[in-house]
Amino acid sequence: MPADWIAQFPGLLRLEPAVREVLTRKSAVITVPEGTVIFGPGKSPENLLLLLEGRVRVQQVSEGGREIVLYRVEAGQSCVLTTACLLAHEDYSAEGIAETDVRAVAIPRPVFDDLVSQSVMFRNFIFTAYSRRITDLFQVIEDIAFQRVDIRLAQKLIDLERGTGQIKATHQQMAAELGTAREVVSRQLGEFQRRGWIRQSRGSIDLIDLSGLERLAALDVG
Amino acid sequence: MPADWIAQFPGLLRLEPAVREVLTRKSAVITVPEGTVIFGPGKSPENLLLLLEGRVRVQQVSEGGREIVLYRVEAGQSCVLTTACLLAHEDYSAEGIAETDVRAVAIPRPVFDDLVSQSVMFRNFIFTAYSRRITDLFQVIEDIAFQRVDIRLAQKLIDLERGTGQIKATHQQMAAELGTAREVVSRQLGEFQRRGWIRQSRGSIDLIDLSGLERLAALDVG
DNA sequence: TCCCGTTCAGTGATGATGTCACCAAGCGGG
DNA sequence: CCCGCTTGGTGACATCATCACTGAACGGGA
Repeated sequence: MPADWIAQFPGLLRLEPAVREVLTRKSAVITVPEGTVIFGPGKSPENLLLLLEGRVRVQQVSEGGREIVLYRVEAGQSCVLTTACLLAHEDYSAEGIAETDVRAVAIPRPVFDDLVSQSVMFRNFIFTAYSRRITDLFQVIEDIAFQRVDIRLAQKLIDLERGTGQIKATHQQMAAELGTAREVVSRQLGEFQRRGWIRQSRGSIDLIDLSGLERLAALDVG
Repeated sequence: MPADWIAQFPGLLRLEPAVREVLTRKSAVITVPEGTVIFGPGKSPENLLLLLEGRVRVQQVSEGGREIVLYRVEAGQSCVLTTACLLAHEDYSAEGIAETDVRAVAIPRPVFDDLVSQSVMFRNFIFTAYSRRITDLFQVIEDIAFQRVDIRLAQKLIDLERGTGQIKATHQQMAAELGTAREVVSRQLGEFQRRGWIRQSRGSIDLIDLSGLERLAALDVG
């Protein structure tokens, strides 16, 4: 009964039956513990991952040791950059980290190649996923270049709060989310706290007035 | 004798003969005049372009009307983002503009699909090109987030000077290259001029001491 | 339990960059 | 030659980055 994970990927639902059979037979469901570096400089992945549960954070690490979060791969999405990473032999400076325990379908490179070759639907699935990521990157570029940090911080807080009303992250980690400096985050969060939108404690942030943050976040463009 | 453009694309040289035949027979060499918008919001391209001559500038246009140059496609490269653009039906906010007159091989979407399906080499070619572009985007993000503008401007000047020692661009256009404001470019260029590295005139910049710019550009990271 | 080293957060000073408002110079078309 | 548009220059100020330093919070031995 391992086959039914396909239902979690709308783009694969209409897969040709023969292809579908190959996909389910030649791939494996794996689990990866939280914190694992899935790919990174000098660590090419051997598989394309389709996430069933959990979350992968993809971030850029610069030579100066600074980090910036590029995007996250959520359950139901695929980690397509690994495919480009598989084929191009330049080293990526980006790395993917399991942000939670992850359960995923692992498609070995030869099988991936086979599927791309044989199935129009699978090709669509892959190229659509690419498109999605590239759009994400465009958005990151636009935000960093043109958006005020207070607005971006408010947006990020809303984005990272997953129903819990709380975010477990240090100021340093929030700075990496935005590609800015820790001090900037500290000061902005201080301001948010003065306005009664959040409450801070070491290593976590409680959101107590989401609507205030949302008003700021909505200012968006200039 | 139209077939020999393949020699300009190292990644296609070892193409399987049958595939090579399909590629040359079903694609067309087209020319596009300078200034043409090749793809953009609301304008999906019908073809994948492989550039034989000329240059395409790909830039992001934000809602606030601001622009930022993402990368350039040069002769011998392919404009792969158009493939993602072809398949994914979200509108891109990026646009591609012919920066010079362009001569290119146009591969219609069905032929592209066919080639991806049939040829390992062609798949490699495409995914490698993707990888290259994504790496470019990572670099743009890192530069915008962490690099000083004077250094980036010096690098860009060196990059855009193509043997002529001169760059035809307004300060506004240079600002778009870096994702910064015109005033910042004006002031930095003023400083470069005071140092004797460049001479400015309306709409163009003469580089008269490349080594000075290179020293600054080499400071790179922090 | 108490040290004690480490991580995390707060803050002032200062430099770099972005924004706004405005002016002047250059260029081209009537 | 005049006029309007584009381009570039500049001061004032806001925002953001960096540096240097402080103290608080936490956790792991002794």
